Amino acid sequence: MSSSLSTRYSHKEMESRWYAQWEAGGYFRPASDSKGKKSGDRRYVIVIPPPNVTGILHMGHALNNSIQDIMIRWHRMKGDDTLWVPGVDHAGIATQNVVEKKLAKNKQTRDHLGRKKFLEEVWKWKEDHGSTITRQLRRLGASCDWSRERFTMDEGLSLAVRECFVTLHERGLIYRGNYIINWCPRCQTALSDEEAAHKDVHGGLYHIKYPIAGAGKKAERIGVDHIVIATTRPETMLGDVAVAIHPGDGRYRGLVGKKLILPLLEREIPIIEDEFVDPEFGTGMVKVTPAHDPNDFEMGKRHDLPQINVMHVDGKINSHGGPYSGLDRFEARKKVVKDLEDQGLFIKRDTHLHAVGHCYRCDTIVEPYLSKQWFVRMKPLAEKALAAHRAGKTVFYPDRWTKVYTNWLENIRDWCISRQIWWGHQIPVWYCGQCRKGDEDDSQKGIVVSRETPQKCPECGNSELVQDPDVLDTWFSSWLWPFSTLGWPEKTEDLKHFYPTSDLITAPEIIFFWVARMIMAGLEFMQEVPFNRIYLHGTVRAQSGLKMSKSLGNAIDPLEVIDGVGADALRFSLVMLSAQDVYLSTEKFDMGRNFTNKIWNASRFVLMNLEGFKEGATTLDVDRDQLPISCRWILSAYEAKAKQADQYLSSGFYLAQAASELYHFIWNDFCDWFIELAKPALAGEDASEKLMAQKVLFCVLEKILCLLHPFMPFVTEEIWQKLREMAKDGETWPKSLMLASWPEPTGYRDVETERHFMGLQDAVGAVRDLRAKFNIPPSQEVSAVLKASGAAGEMFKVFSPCVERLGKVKLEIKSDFERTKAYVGNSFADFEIFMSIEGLVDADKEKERIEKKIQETVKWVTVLNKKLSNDNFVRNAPKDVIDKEKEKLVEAEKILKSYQEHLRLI
RNA sequence: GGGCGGUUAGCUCAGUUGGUUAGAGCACUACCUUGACAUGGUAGGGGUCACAGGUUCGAAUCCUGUACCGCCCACCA
Repeated sequence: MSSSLSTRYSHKEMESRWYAQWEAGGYFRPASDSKGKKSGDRRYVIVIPPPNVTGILHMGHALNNSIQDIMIRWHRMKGDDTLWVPGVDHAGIATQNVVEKKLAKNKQTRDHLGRKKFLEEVWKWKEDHGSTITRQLRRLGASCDWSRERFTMDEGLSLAVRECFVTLHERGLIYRGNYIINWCPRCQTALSDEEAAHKDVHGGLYHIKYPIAGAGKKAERIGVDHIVIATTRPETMLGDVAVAIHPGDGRYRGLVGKKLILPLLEREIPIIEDEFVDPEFGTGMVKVTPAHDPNDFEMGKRHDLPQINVMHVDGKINSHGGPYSGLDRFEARKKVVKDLEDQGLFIKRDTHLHAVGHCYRCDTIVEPYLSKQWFVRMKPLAEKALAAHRAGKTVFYPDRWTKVYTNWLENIRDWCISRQIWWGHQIPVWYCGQCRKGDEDDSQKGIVVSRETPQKCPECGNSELVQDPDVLDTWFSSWLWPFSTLGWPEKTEDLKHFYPTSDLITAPEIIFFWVARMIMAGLEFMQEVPFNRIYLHGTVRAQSGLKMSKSLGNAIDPLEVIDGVGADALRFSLVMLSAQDVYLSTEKFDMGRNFTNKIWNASRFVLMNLEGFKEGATTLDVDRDQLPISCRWILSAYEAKAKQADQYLSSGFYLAQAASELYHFIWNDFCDWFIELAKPALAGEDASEKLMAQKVLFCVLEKILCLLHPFMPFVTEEIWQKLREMAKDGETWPKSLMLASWPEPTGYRDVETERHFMGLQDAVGAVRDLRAKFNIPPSQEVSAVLKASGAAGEMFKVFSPCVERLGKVKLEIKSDFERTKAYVGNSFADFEIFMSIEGLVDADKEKERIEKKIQETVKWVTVLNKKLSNDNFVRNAPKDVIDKEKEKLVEAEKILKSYQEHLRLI
């Protein structure tokens, strides 16, 4: 292998090569695993938010997994016992839809095949396509422990689901009953409240006359022969069993107890009173349809009204709908309205904006539908989660999500967990054909809830047992994920060592679906929260502001981006943008691409200049005082930025800020300034000067690669390996940068040098500025006078070669110099620089500004002095507050002095 | 109806505890085909930090209110 880098950065081959080597080396597995014992006090464990098995990697995944991989790689380098468990969920409804669609191409349906055959088809599909997304995660560079990969339909996880269901049932937290649930007529299954996404729809508010029964004399007495109700779903009137008014509504006094004739079906229904009715809305009269509206359902129970279900599972009207039977719900709506019109009972249709539930898988409008389903009683679970929150066990980043989370828990409703599909965990409940008279039987008799498949009915001994055909909500397996993936309900070593995990990193969209439920399950089954910190990163959106999705056609495929600019560029760009929601367009990846290229070329330069260099070491063995200012400065700047980046990562998921810190250090400090300043030494005659520059370049580059590795694993590994070959002690280095140690503080921080260097930068900038302003070609050497006295003067005597080189200028340093009209110049805090060309410098404006600032600062100093000489304050304030005030005073005086100095120079 | 977030350069956005001249990337202008890099370099133009009040010696930053945009939650038919 050559120790130099090719002129162009090509990522493709490199990415697959390194990924394969890392995985083969077993570097993704936790350290405790390979040593055969559970070790290390410091663990870092995360579980992947399981992507949908039907899914392909989209930008949301790319961002989420980039962040996770950064955290994992960072902790691994810090020496933590690190575990990242990958896996996918079976996505019951989505997967079944995909397979059904495939069957439909061959004119087949699942009913033709039968349950067993159909499930075989799904498993076959899973074998063929189910690993797409995990393959794609590998391309992103995700360093998951693939040997622990899990699938929610695995044997172990299925066992966990059964254990969970049966245990909850034993604890009285699972029940079955007839309730209004969200029903998707297209998927033909029940949905949970979270799966019915409310969207605002401009619908109609239809006003309909209901005639009062036996009009005639009664009508005369009341003065009306009909009442008017308003509804958004006229077709549901077929299931009306009453009309309700508010008890205090004076307008309808005397009507209560009267009967109405339900139009179209000519059924007699009563007028009732109920507190629920809002007299202000519509006409103040509500039709009551207990089988098709959750409020009406409750009202029906209060008044002991019948429930008339008028719809089939596919959304078509059933035989209760009389003449409308067989029509789809929306066709029925049209026909109902038309018939009412014909009978003179239709008054008007107002447009009305209201929220309508849509199936989150197929976007069909869901129907509130009465059916028999299994539910989890959530309140007791939520209370435990709230208690854990009060105990400070769940911390959200950013903090604002805490309230969203607790609000939801405080208003939690029971969770409908049964789904009328086939792909999923079949409910572990069996019904005895002997003891029960069929599904209408509401007794508990002959219902067997069991971990093991029962052979016979425990009550009558009959073997005629039929398992509940429904399966469980996919989230009913996902909510066990943090411990089911570690082996639960078995008491495994993994579970003992790795639970609870450290962080959960996910998108805010699934805070209710998944995050909250995992916490509840963790507390219920493990008696401990599943993770301590929860980081909810931004949502990836298209430039338009809409959520990126394939169906909207506004998605950017991360795989295409990886093909084009590489996984490193993709990761870095995404993370740089992730301080809030990420609005993407393809150009945004240029930043990452350009940066990768910059690193590549800077490294190429360093390596070229290190030919034959066999001195490299991870620690600098040069006495700091012997180093030239540029070296002292870059080492110090490195120290400052590394510390800052580390703090950003440690203190609460400030990944974007950490990335930005590194970006600017590398590009501006290392490349633009340090490399430029190192060039003369590298090209010069002085061997020891050259060696020093080489050592510093080598050392800083090596550390940069370490810091950057979590963000851009591939390029950094490639370059680092070259350094490893070059280093004298290279054999003692780890085999991969992945296993290298996160850099410790070097102790090279030198604030004074940094300050001096800023002066140097200002001087060079000033010369370049004057050059540009007066159109002096870069090739032309110019001369300038640098006026500085005291410490600054001494300083510039040392720096002048640097300034002269970078500014292409011949400097004359003077402690005293009067500028005449023949000179132009730039002024700084402790020096001025002049060139003998006519021009302009606007001193008046600057003077005014500084004078104002001085006034302010003088006041500030006065205030602080007053405060600190106030006995009361000094006696009573806490010590750290006083210290802080004192520090402020020092700072204020410093600032004031620098202003005054500046003013004097103007 | 409730809650949350945003409003900073032409565009996309940083700006953690109030403090020296509000930053970056892209775009723009001028110059530079300098042996790491044109996916580059140097310099420059461009901002009353949405608006109105308030607190402070000092506010993009803290408080109050307004406007507009976005998101989430919600059983008024």
